[in-house]
Amino acid sequence: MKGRVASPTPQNPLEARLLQALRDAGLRLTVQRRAICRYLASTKSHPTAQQIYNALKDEFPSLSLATVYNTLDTLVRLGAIHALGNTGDGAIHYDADIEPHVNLACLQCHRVVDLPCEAVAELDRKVAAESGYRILGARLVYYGLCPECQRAAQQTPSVSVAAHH
Amino acid sequence: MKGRVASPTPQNPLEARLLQALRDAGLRLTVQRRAICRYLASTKSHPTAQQIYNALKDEFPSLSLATVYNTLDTLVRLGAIHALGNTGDGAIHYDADIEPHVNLACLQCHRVVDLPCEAVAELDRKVAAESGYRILGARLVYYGLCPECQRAAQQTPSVSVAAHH
DNA sequence: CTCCGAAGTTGGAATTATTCTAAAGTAGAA
DNA sequence: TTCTACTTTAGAATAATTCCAACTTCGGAG
Repeated sequence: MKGRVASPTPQNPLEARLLQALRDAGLRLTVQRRAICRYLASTKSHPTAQQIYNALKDEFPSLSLATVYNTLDTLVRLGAIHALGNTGDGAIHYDADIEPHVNLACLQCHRVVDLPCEAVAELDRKVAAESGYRILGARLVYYGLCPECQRAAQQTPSVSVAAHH
Repeated sequence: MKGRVASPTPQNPLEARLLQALRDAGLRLTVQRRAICRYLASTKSHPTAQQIYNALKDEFPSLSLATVYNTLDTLVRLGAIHALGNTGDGAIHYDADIEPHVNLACLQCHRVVDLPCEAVAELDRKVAAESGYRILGARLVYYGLCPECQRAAQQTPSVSVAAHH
């Protein structure tokens, strides 16, 4: 009766989807893969491999960065997560939310945020209609300067836009 | 009368736009920058810094890869070109075509085509308006099955969508 | 026309994200 | 339990990008 300890079964539907994708592909559900999926499903911060590693290494001291890279690569190949590409900080960010939506990446502070936008749905329809493709996913990333970084840039006018930094 | 040798003035309107962007920012139009702008305007291949360097080093033996990176960085910051982010080969690709368009990637045959679409322009506007970001680049990729591969898939229903490539 | 300071270029070193590799560990079927 | 293929791991290797300090070039002031 008290055996009901921290249930190993996933609550988060996003996490469940990732684990199912691995199962469907006939891959093993190791502790490491479970932990990485759980972390991916738990955050909206679009983490890099290094950030995932940092977040999990206390709980799993033996975890290797290579395993994080391997697992992320596997999930991307399965189409279960998206790689958002370089946001200016030289590292690839990952997003477990594969529903069509816009990602905004700031080239200055390197933060990535989601932008709900109903124009996306319309773009989806038009792309499908005009191309004849069967659309299975999308990755819509905009790069730019967030409002805060724009203000910061204006305060150092001599630096101009073409800074060497 | 015969002094009218190979005119140094740009013919390509795309090239002219890039050079004008540099002028407007009060930056110098050096030979290197002209050459890089000319090359960017001449191709639809979404080149990387290395590819640009390779294409120009015969004509300008003293050209440095660092200069290519500097110039690309400058043009991106000016909003004159777009950085397409990582496309899976670990290098950043650049696109002098900043007209709104999406890339369509087929998960089966791996071809990538451009699709001009006025719905993109609207998305651009809404994203800029709703986010307050200064947009400097975008990578809009749709994944799916091209019409040909859809037909082929119907004949071999077992082929999975999640390709290992 | 000449000189000066700022802007730009250069090559090589430094940095760092990602991939590779070989050895050791583990899940799960028989 | 045993076997085998799949995984993980640590560290070395790779390669794109940035940094740096010296040198060159441009354009304006005198």
